[in-house]
Amino acid sequence: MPRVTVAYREARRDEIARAALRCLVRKGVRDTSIADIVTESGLSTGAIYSHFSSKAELARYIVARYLVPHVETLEARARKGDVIAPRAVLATLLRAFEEHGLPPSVVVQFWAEAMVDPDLLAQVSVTAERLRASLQAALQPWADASGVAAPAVLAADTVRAVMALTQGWIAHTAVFGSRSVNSYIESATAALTE
Amino acid sequence: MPRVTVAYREARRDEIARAALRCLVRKGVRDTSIADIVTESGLSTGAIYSHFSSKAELARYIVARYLVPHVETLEARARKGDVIAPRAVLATLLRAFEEHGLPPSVVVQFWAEAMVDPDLLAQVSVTAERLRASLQAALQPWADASGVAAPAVLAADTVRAVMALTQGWIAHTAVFGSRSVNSYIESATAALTE
DNA sequence: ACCTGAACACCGTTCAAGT
DNA sequence: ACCTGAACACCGTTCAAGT
Repeated sequence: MPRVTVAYREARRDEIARAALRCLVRKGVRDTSIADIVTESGLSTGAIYSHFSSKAELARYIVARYLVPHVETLEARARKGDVIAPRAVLATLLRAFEEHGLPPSVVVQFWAEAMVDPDLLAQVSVTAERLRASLQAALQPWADASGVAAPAVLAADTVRAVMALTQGWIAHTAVFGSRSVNSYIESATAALTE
Repeated sequence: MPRVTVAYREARRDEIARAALRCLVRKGVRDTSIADIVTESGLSTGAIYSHFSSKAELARYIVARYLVPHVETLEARARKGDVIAPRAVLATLLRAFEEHGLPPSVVVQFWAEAMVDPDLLAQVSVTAERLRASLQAALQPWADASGVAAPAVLAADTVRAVMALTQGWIAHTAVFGSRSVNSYIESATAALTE
Protein backbone atom coordinates (compact mmCIF):
# COMPACT_ATOMS: atom_id res chain seq x y z
CA MET A 1 0.00 0.00 0.00
CA PRO A 2 1.51 3.32 -1.00
CA ARG A 3 1.91 5.80 1.83
CA VAL A 4 1.99 8.70 -0.66
CA THR A 5 -0.28 9.27 -3.64
CA VAL A 6 0.60 8.15 -7.16
CA ALA A 7 0.64 11.82 -8.16
CA TYR A 8 3.27 12.56 -5.49
CA ARG A 9 5.44 9.69 -6.71
CA GLU A 10 5.17 10.89 -10.30
CA ALA A 11 6.01 14.45 -9.24
CA ARG A 12 9.09 13.15 -7.42
CA ARG A 13 10.22 11.15 -10.47
CA ASP A 14 9.73 14.27 -12.55
CA GLU A 15 11.74 16.37 -10.13
CA ILE A 16 14.64 13.91 -10.39
CA ALA A 17 14.31 13.62 -14.19
CA ARG A 18 14.29 17.42 -14.62
CA ALA A 19 17.41 17.76 -12.48
CA ALA A 20 19.06 14.96 -14.49
CA LEU A 21 18.12 16.60 -17.81
CA ARG A 22 19.69 19.90 -16.70
CA CYS A 23 22.90 17.96 -15.95
CA LEU A 24 22.78 16.13 -19.30
CA VAL A 25 22.42 19.39 -21.24
CA ARG A 26 25.24 20.98 -19.23
CA LYS A 27 27.76 18.10 -19.00
CA GLY A 28 26.70 15.47 -21.53
CA VAL A 29 25.32 11.97 -20.96
CA ARG A 30 28.64 10.21 -20.29
CA ASP A 31 29.93 12.84 -17.87
CA THR A 32 26.80 13.12 -15.75
CA SER A 33 27.20 10.99 -12.62
CA ILE A 34 24.60 10.00 -10.05
CA ALA A 35 26.54 12.29 -7.68
CA ASP A 36 25.85 15.21 -10.09
CA ILE A 37 22.13 14.41 -10.09
CA VAL A 38 22.20 14.13 -6.29
CA THR A 39 23.73 17.62 -6.06
CA GLU A 40 21.41 19.11 -8.69
CA SER A 41 18.25 17.60 -7.17
CA GLY A 42 19.21 18.09 -3.52
CA LEU A 43 18.21 14.48 -2.78
CA SER A 44 20.33 11.50 -1.71
CA THR A 45 21.63 8.56 -3.73
CA GLY A 46 19.16 6.22 -2.07
CA ALA A 47 16.22 8.54 -2.82
CA ILE A 48 17.04 8.42 -6.51
CA TYR A 49 17.35 4.63 -6.45
CA SER A 50 14.00 4.33 -4.65
CA HIS A 51 12.40 5.97 -7.72
CA PHE A 52 14.53 4.55 -10.53
CA SER A 53 16.10 1.11 -10.56
CA SER A 54 19.18 2.32 -12.46
CA LYS A 55 20.74 5.21 -14.36
CA ALA A 56 19.59 3.48 -17.57
CA GLU A 57 15.96 3.45 -16.41
CA LEU A 58 16.23 7.15 -15.60
CA ALA A 59 17.47 7.75 -19.15
CA ARG A 60 14.52 5.79 -20.55
CA TYR A 61 12.12 7.84 -18.42
CA ILE A 62 13.64 11.07 -19.73
CA VAL A 63 13.20 9.89 -23.32
CA ALA A 64 9.57 8.92 -22.66
CA ARG A 65 8.71 12.01 -20.61
CA TYR A 66 10.46 14.79 -22.51
CA LEU A 67 10.73 13.46 -26.04
CA VAL A 68 7.12 12.33 -26.35
CA PRO A 69 5.76 15.88 -25.73
CA HIS A 70 8.15 17.06 -28.46
CA VAL A 71 6.66 14.43 -30.74
CA GLU A 72 3.14 15.55 -29.85
CA THR A 73 3.99 19.16 -30.68
CA LEU A 74 5.40 18.03 -34.00
CA GLU A 75 2.31 15.92 -34.67
CA ALA A 76 0.05 18.88 -33.97
CA ARG A 77 2.03 21.14 -36.28
CA ALA A 78 2.18 18.57 -39.05
CA ARG A 79 -1.61 18.41 -39.06
CA LYS A 80 -2.31 22.16 -39.05
CA GLY A 81 -2.71 22.37 -42.84
CA ASP A 82 -4.67 20.06 -45.14
CA VAL A 83 -2.61 18.82 -48.08
CA ILE A 84 0.95 19.17 -46.84
CA ALA A 85 3.95 18.39 -49.04
CA PRO A 86 6.89 16.42 -47.58
CA ARG A 87 9.19 19.47 -47.77
CA ALA A 88 6.76 21.41 -45.60
CA VAL A 89 6.54 18.54 -43.10
CA LEU A 90 10.33 18.37 -42.94
CA ALA A 91 10.62 22.14 -42.49
CA THR A 92 8.00 22.09 -39.73
CA LEU A 93 9.69 19.17 -38.02
CA LEU A 94 13.11 20.81 -38.06
CA ARG A 95 11.86 24.23 -37.01
CA ALA A 96 9.85 22.77 -34.14
CA PHE A 97 12.97 20.89 -33.10
CA GLU A 98 15.05 24.08 -33.32
CA GLU A 99 12.62 25.99 -31.11
CA HIS A 100 12.34 23.33 -28.44
CA GLY A 101 15.08 23.33 -25.86
CA LEU A 102 16.67 19.92 -26.52
CA PRO A 103 20.11 20.37 -28.11
CA PRO A 104 21.00 18.13 -31.10
CA SER A 105 24.16 17.09 -29.24
CA VAL A 106 22.05 15.52 -26.48
CA VAL A 107 19.87 13.70 -29.03
CA VAL A 108 22.99 12.20 -30.66
CA GLN A 109 24.17 11.06 -27.23
CA PHE A 110 20.84 9.32 -26.61
CA TRP A 111 21.14 7.56 -29.97
CA ALA A 112 24.57 6.32 -28.88
CA GLU A 113 23.19 5.16 -25.53
CA ALA A 114 20.47 3.27 -27.41
CA MET A 115 23.19 1.46 -29.41
CA VAL A 116 24.36 -0.09 -26.14
CA ASP A 117 21.12 -0.35 -24.12
CA PRO A 118 18.45 -2.54 -25.82
CA ASP A 119 15.69 -1.26 -23.51
CA LEU A 120 16.45 2.35 -24.40
CA LEU A 121 16.50 1.39 -28.10
CA ALA A 122 13.04 -0.12 -27.63
CA GLN A 123 11.86 3.08 -25.93
CA VAL A 124 13.26 5.24 -28.76
CA SER A 125 11.65 2.92 -31.33
CA VAL A 126 8.23 3.20 -29.71
CA THR A 127 8.46 7.01 -29.63
CA ALA A 128 9.67 7.10 -33.23
CA GLU A 129 6.88 4.76 -34.36
CA ARG A 130 4.28 7.13 -32.88
CA LEU A 131 5.82 10.04 -34.74
CA ARG A 132 6.07 7.98 -37.93
CA ALA A 133 2.41 6.95 -37.88
CA SER A 134 1.30 10.50 -37.22
CA LEU A 135 3.45 12.03 -39.96
CA GLN A 136 2.26 9.36 -42.38
CA ALA A 137 -1.34 10.34 -41.67
CA ALA A 138 -0.41 13.98 -42.24
CA LEU A 139 1.17 13.08 -45.61
CA GLN A 140 -1.61 10.78 -46.81
CA PRO A 141 -3.66 13.54 -48.55
CA TRP A 142 -0.54 14.58 -50.46
CA ALA A 143 0.20 10.96 -51.48
CA ASP A 144 -3.40 10.46 -52.59
CA ALA A 145 -3.26 13.63 -54.69
CA SER A 146 -0.02 12.56 -56.36
CA GLY A 147 -1.85 10.17 -58.71
CA VAL A 148 0.57 7.31 -57.98
CA ALA A 149 -0.62 3.67 -58.12
CA ALA A 150 0.07 2.87 -54.44
CA PRO A 151 -0.30 6.09 -52.42
CA ALA A 152 -0.04 4.25 -49.06
CA VAL A 153 3.39 2.89 -49.99
CA LEU A 154 4.48 6.33 -51.22
CA ALA A 155 3.38 7.94 -47.96
CA ALA A 156 5.19 5.27 -45.88
CA ASP A 157 8.45 5.56 -47.86
CA THR A 158 8.31 9.33 -47.82
CA VAL A 159 7.88 9.47 -44.05
CA ARG A 160 10.95 7.28 -43.55
CA ALA A 161 12.87 9.63 -45.82
CA VAL A 162 11.66 12.69 -43.89
CA MET A 163 12.77 11.06 -40.64
CA ALA A 164 16.20 10.17 -42.08
CA LEU A 165 16.57 13.75 -43.38
CA THR A 166 15.69 15.01 -39.89
CA GLN A 167 18.33 12.75 -38.40
CA GLY A 168 20.80 14.07 -40.99
CA TRP A 169 20.12 17.64 -39.89
CA ILE A 170 20.44 16.72 -36.19
CA ALA A 171 23.73 14.85 -36.68
CA HIS A 172 25.16 17.52 -39.00
CA THR A 173 24.19 20.32 -36.63
CA ALA A 174 25.61 18.44 -33.63
CA VAL A 175 28.96 17.63 -35.26
CA PHE A 176 29.55 20.62 -37.53
CA GLY A 177 27.64 23.36 -35.75
CA SER A 178 24.32 25.09 -36.21
CA ARG A 179 22.83 25.10 -39.67
CA SER A 180 19.83 26.97 -41.04
CA VAL A 181 16.80 24.79 -41.77
CA ASN A 182 16.11 26.52 -45.09
CA SER A 183 19.61 26.21 -46.49
CA TYR A 184 19.74 22.54 -45.43
CA ILE A 185 16.51 21.72 -47.25
CA GLU A 186 17.42 23.78 -50.29
CA SER A 187 20.91 22.37 -50.75
CA ALA A 188 19.71 18.80 -50.09
CA THR A 189 17.03 19.30 -52.74
CA ALA A 190 19.58 20.71 -55.20
CA ALA A 191 21.91 17.79 -54.50
CA LEU A 192 19.24 15.17 -55.15
CA THR A 193 17.50 16.67 -58.18
CA GLU A 194 20.77 17.52 -60.01
CA MET B 1 66.67 8.42 -27.04
CA PRO B 2 64.29 5.67 -28.10
CA ARG B 3 65.48 2.13 -27.39
CA VAL B 4 63.11 0.77 -30.06
CA THR B 5 62.52 2.12 -33.56
CA VAL B 6 59.70 4.51 -34.40
CA ALA B 7 58.24 1.79 -36.63
CA TYR B 8 58.12 -0.63 -33.68
CA ARG B 9 56.35 1.96 -31.53
CA GLU B 10 53.81 2.64 -34.27
CA ALA B 11 53.24 -1.10 -34.74
CA ARG B 12 52.62 -1.45 -31.02
CA ARG B 13 50.15 1.45 -31.01
CA ASP B 14 48.40 -0.18 -33.95
CA GLU B 15 48.25 -3.53 -32.18
CA ILE B 16 46.55 -1.88 -29.20
CA ALA B 17 44.22 0.19 -31.40
CA ARG B 18 43.15 -2.88 -33.42
CA ALA B 19 42.40 -4.81 -30.23
CA ALA B 20 40.45 -1.81 -28.93
CA LEU B 21 38.47 -1.48 -32.18
CA ARG B 22 37.47 -5.17 -32.01
CA CYS B 23 36.16 -4.49 -28.47
CA LEU B 24 34.30 -1.35 -29.59
CA VAL B 25 32.54 -3.18 -32.42
CA ARG B 26 31.64 -6.06 -30.10
CA LYS B 27 30.65 -4.21 -26.91
CA GLY B 28 30.17 -0.54 -27.81
CA VAL B 29 32.24 2.50 -26.83
CA ARG B 30 30.76 3.02 -23.36
CA ASP B 31 30.97 -0.64 -22.35
CA THR B 32 34.56 -1.22 -23.45
CA SER B 33 36.87 -0.93 -20.43
CA ILE B 34 40.64 -0.72 -20.32
CA ALA B 35 40.46 -4.19 -18.74
CA ASP B 36 38.71 -5.45 -21.91
CA ILE B 37 41.44 -3.99 -24.10
CA VAL B 38 44.07 -5.52 -21.79
CA THR B 39 42.46 -8.95 -22.24
CA GLU B 40 41.95 -8.55 -26.00
CA SER B 41 45.50 -7.29 -26.62
CA GLY B 42 47.26 -9.60 -24.16
CA LEU B 43 49.20 -6.63 -22.74
CA SER B 44 49.06 -4.98 -19.32
CA THR B 45 47.37 -1.78 -18.18
CA GLY B 46 50.72 -0.02 -17.89
CA ALA B 47 51.76 -1.07 -21.40
CA ILE B 48 48.66 0.56 -22.85
CA TYR B 49 49.26 3.75 -20.83
CA SER B 50 52.90 3.86 -21.98
CA HIS B 51 51.55 4.19 -25.58
CA PHE B 52 48.43 6.26 -25.01
CA SER B 53 48.02 8.93 -22.36
CA SER B 54 44.32 8.13 -21.85
CA LYS B 55 41.34 6.20 -23.17
CA ALA B 56 40.28 9.41 -24.95
CA GLU B 57 43.61 9.64 -26.80
CA LEU B 58 43.24 6.02 -27.87
CA ALA B 59 39.79 6.90 -29.28
CA ARG B 60 41.31 9.84 -31.18
CA TYR B 61 44.02 7.57 -32.59
CA ILE B 62 41.40 5.08 -33.78
CA VAL B 63 39.47 7.86 -35.54
CA ALA B 64 42.65 9.14 -37.20
CA ARG B 65 44.03 5.72 -38.09
CA TYR B 66 40.93 3.82 -39.23
CA LEU B 67 38.57 6.53 -40.40
CA VAL B 68 41.11 8.41 -42.53
CA PRO B 69 41.76 5.33 -44.76
CA HIS B 70 37.98 5.09 -45.20
CA VAL B 71 37.97 8.71 -46.27
CA GLU B 72 40.81 8.05 -48.72
CA THR B 73 38.91 5.15 -50.28
CA LEU B 74 35.87 7.36 -50.63
CA GLU B 75 37.99 10.13 -52.16
CA ALA B 76 39.44 7.71 -54.69
CA ARG B 77 36.00 6.43 -55.67
CA ALA B 78 34.53 9.91 -55.91
CA ARG B 79 37.19 10.84 -58.46
CA LYS B 80 36.90 7.76 -60.67
CA GLY B 81 34.51 9.39 -63.14
CA ASP B 82 34.75 12.85 -64.69
CA VAL B 83 31.54 14.84 -64.35
CA ILE B 84 29.86 13.23 -61.38
CA ALA B 85 26.42 14.29 -60.20
CA PRO B 86 25.81 14.71 -56.45
CA ARG B 87 23.44 11.71 -56.37
CA ALA B 88 26.23 9.52 -57.72
CA VAL B 89 28.70 10.90 -55.17
CA LEU B 90 26.21 10.19 -52.37
CA ALA B 91 25.55 6.67 -53.67
CA THR B 92 29.29 5.96 -53.92
CA LEU B 93 29.89 7.34 -50.44
CA LEU B 94 27.14 5.25 -48.87
CA ARG B 95 28.04 2.06 -50.72
CA ALA B 96 31.72 2.41 -49.82
CA PHE B 97 30.65 2.92 -46.25
CA GLU B 98 28.40 -0.15 -46.40
CA GLU B 99 31.22 -2.33 -47.72
CA HIS B 100 33.81 -1.22 -45.20
CA GLY B 101 33.66 -2.97 -41.86
CA LEU B 102 32.79 -0.03 -39.58
CA PRO B 103 29.22 -0.39 -38.29
CA PRO B 104 26.99 2.74 -38.30
CA SER B 105 26.28 2.13 -34.61
CA VAL B 106 29.98 2.65 -33.80
CA VAL B 107 30.09 5.85 -35.88
CA VAL B 108 27.12 7.25 -33.94
CA GLN B 109 28.91 6.39 -30.69
CA PHE B 110 32.01 8.29 -31.84
CA TRP B 111 29.84 11.32 -32.69
CA ALA B 112 28.45 11.16 -29.16
CA GLU B 113 31.97 10.90 -27.70
CA ALA B 114 32.93 13.96 -29.75
CA MET B 115 30.05 15.90 -28.14
CA VAL B 116 31.80 15.46 -24.81
CA ASP B 117 35.50 15.42 -25.80
CA PRO B 118 36.62 18.64 -27.56
CA ASP B 119 39.87 17.04 -28.76
CA LEU B 120 37.98 14.19 -30.41
CA LEU B 121 35.60 16.71 -31.99
CA ALA B 122 38.64 18.51 -33.42
CA GLN B 123 39.98 15.21 -34.77
CA VAL B 124 36.62 14.37 -36.37
CA SER B 125 36.43 17.89 -37.84
CA VAL B 126 39.88 17.60 -39.42
CA THR B 127 38.98 14.24 -40.99
CA ALA B 128 35.64 15.57 -42.20
CA GLU B 129 37.29 18.69 -43.67
CA ARG B 130 39.64 16.50 -45.73
CA LEU B 131 36.68 14.53 -47.05
CA ARG B 132 34.72 17.72 -47.70
CA ALA B 133 37.52 19.35 -49.71
CA SER B 134 38.02 16.20 -51.75
CA LEU B 135 34.34 15.71 -52.51
CA GLN B 136 34.04 19.37 -53.44
CA ALA B 137 36.84 18.94 -55.98
CA ALA B 138 35.05 15.87 -57.34
CA LEU B 139 31.81 17.86 -57.71
CA GLN B 140 33.40 20.98 -59.24
CA PRO B 141 33.05 19.80 -62.89
CA TRP B 142 29.36 19.16 -62.29
CA ALA B 143 28.89 22.60 -60.67
CA ASP B 144 30.74 24.29 -63.57
CA ALA B 145 28.55 22.48 -66.10
CA SER B 146 25.36 23.53 -64.31
CA GLY B 147 25.53 27.06 -65.78
CA VAL B 148 24.90 28.68 -62.40
CA ALA B 149 26.36 32.15 -61.61
CA ALA B 150 28.58 30.99 -58.70
CA PRO B 151 29.58 27.36 -59.31
CA ALA B 152 32.08 27.33 -56.40
CA VAL B 153 29.32 28.24 -53.95
CA LEU B 154 27.01 25.62 -55.47
CA ALA B 155 29.71 22.94 -55.13
CA ALA B 156 30.42 23.90 -51.51
CA ASP B 157 26.73 23.92 -50.51
CA THR B 158 26.09 20.66 -52.33
CA VAL B 159 28.96 18.88 -50.57
CA ARG B 160 27.62 19.91 -47.16
CA ALA B 161 24.22 18.54 -48.22
CA VAL B 162 25.79 15.25 -49.39
CA MET B 163 27.57 14.93 -46.03
CA ALA B 164 24.40 15.67 -44.08
CA LEU B 165 22.50 13.10 -46.20
CA THR B 166 25.27 10.58 -45.43
CA GLN B 167 24.92 11.30 -41.73
CA GLY B 168 21.15 10.86 -42.10
CA TRP B 169 21.65 7.40 -43.60
CA ILE B 170 24.16 6.43 -40.88
CA ALA B 171 21.91 7.60 -38.03
CA HIS B 172 18.78 6.08 -39.56
CA THR B 173 20.52 2.75 -40.20
CA ALA B 174 21.98 2.70 -36.68
CA VAL B 175 18.69 3.48 -34.91
CA PHE B 176 16.09 1.81 -37.15
CA GLY B 177 18.10 -0.99 -38.74
CA SER B 178 19.74 -1.59 -42.08
CA ARG B 179 18.39 0.31 -45.03
CA SER B 180 19.14 -0.05 -48.73
CA VAL B 181 21.19 2.78 -50.23
CA ASN B 182 19.03 2.97 -53.35
CA SER B 183 15.69 3.17 -51.59
CA TYR B 184 17.09 5.81 -49.22
CA ILE B 185 18.25 8.03 -52.07
CA GLU B 186 15.10 7.47 -54.09
CA SER B 187 12.65 8.18 -51.29
CA ALA B 188 14.67 11.20 -50.10
CA THR B 189 14.60 12.55 -53.66
CA ALA B 190 10.85 11.93 -53.92
CA ALA B 191 10.29 13.66 -50.58
CA LEU B 192 12.26 16.77 -51.57
CA THR B 193 11.08 17.23 -55.17
CA GLU B 194 7.37 16.65 -54.33
C1' DA C 1 7.01 3.66 2.26
C1' DC C 2 10.45 6.63 1.61
C1' DC C 3 14.83 8.11 2.56
C1' DT C 4 19.85 8.31 4.42
C1' DG C 5 24.65 7.56 3.69
C1' DA C 6 28.24 4.13 4.49
C1' DA C 7 29.89 0.03 2.06
C1' DC C 8 30.98 -2.67 -2.19
C1' DA C 9 32.57 -3.96 -6.72
C1' DC C 10 34.42 -1.97 -10.56
C1' DC C 11 36.27 1.77 -13.50
C1' DG C 12 40.25 4.87 -15.50
C1' DT C 13 44.69 6.33 -14.21
C1' DT C 14 49.20 6.51 -11.65
C1' DC C 15 53.50 5.00 -10.09
C1' DA C 16 57.26 2.42 -7.64
C1' DA C 17 59.69 -1.33 -9.01
C1' DG C 18 61.48 -4.61 -12.59
C1' DT C 19 63.98 -5.72 -17.16
C1' DA D 1 62.67 2.76 -22.61
C1' DC D 2 59.23 -0.24 -22.00
C1' DC D 3 56.55 -2.86 -19.14
C1' DT D 4 54.29 -4.92 -14.74
C1' DG D 5 50.58 -4.96 -11.51
C1' DA D 6 49.34 -3.11 -6.99
C1' DA D 7 47.34 1.21 -5.33
C1' DC D 8 44.22 5.29 -5.73
C1' DA D 9 40.25 8.15 -6.54
C1' DC D 10 35.91 7.81 -8.33
C1' DC D 11 31.85 5.55 -10.41
C1' DG D 12 27.07 3.01 -10.20
C1' DT D 13 24.57 0.27 -7.10
C1' DT D 14 23.17 -1.98 -2.65
C1' DC D 15 21.55 -2.28 1.88
C1' DA D 16 21.15 -1.95 7.03
C1' DA D 17 19.27 1.44 9.69
C1' DG D 18 16.22 5.55 10.43
C1' DT D 19 11.58 8.08 10.13
